[in-house]
Amino acid sequence: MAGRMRIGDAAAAAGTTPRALRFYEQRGLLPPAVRSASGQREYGPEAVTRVRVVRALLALGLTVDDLASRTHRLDLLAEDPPRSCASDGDFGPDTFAPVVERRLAALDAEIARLARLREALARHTGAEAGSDLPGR
Amino acid sequence: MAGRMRIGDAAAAAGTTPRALRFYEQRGLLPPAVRSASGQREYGPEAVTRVRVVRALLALGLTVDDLASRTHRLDLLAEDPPRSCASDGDFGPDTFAPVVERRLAALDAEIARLARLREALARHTGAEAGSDLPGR
DNA sequence: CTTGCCCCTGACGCGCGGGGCAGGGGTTAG
DNA sequence: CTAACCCCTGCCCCGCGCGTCAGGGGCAAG
Repeated sequence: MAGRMRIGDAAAAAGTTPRALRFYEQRGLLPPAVRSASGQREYGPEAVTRVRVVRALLALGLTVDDLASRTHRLDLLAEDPPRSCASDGDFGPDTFAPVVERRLAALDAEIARLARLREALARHTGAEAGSDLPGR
Repeated sequence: MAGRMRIGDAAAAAGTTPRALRFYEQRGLLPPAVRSASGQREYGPEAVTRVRVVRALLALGLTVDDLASRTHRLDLLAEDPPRSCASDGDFGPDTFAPVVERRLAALDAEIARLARLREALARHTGAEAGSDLPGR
C-alpha cells in the first residue's frame, strides 16, 4: 500500500531533490530503496519520514559521515511509534551524544574564531592608524 | 642590493611557503617577481613586506579576489613611508571599505547562523523529547 | 664530479553536500 | 503510437587557499 511514490515525488515530499536521495542512499544514510520491476526506486511515506530525519540532522550541522556510522539510530528515530526514545533523551545520547558534543565544541570554536576575526576587522577599519599590521 | 633572497627564504621570512608566494603572484596579489638569469625568483625585503601585507589582509578574512582587484592599494600599503595613508584611516576606505563592509556583514550573518545552529543543537540534546524535528 | 638541497612549471587533490550533464530507458495521457 | 516527462547510472563540477606530487634544471659544498 505504501511504495507508490517515485523518487521525484518522494524528494518533493521531503523537501529535497532526487539527486540528494540517491546521494543519501549511496552514502548509507538511507537503506537501499525498493525497486520496481524496471529498476525504479519506490518510496512509501515511512521512507519520506526517514529522509526528513536525515535532513533535520544534517541541518543541525551533523555530517554525512556522522550519520552514516549511526544508521541504526536513524532507523529508530524514523519509526512511527518512537519506542526506543524511552531509553534516552532526544537523539539517543549513547550514540549521538559524542558526535553532537564534538560538533558543539567545533561550533563554539568556529564562532569564537569568527568573532575574533570580526573584531579585528572592525578595529582596523575603525582605528585611526594602527602602527602596523596584526602580527598574528 | 636587495634582491638576494630566493623564494624559500623569502617565504620563511614572511611566515609562509614558496607555494603560497607563487600562488599569490599567479593570482595577481604580488607583482611578478624579478628573475635571476636561470629563471629563479628573487625577492628583496620590500617584497617580503608586501607579502606580509597580503597575508595580514587574508588573515582578516578578505579573499584572494578581493585583493586581486585592489592591487594598487596593496602597493600603497606596502610602501616603507606609508605616504598614501594620510588621506585615509587605515586601509584606505575609498577602495577597501566596501569589501570590508561586505565581509563584516558576511561575518555577522555567519556568526548568527552558527549561533542559531548551536542553540538548536543544544536544545535537542538537552531537551526531554521535543514533539518532532525542527521544521526549519 | 657528485651529492643533496633548492627551484621551476603544470596539473591534480582536498572537504562537503550535492548540482548538472550525457546517454539511455520507463511511463502515462492524449 | 507518440509526445512529454520521469527515471536510471556514471561522471565531472563547485569554492578556496593553497598542499602535493611529477618531471626536470640550478647551485653551493665536499
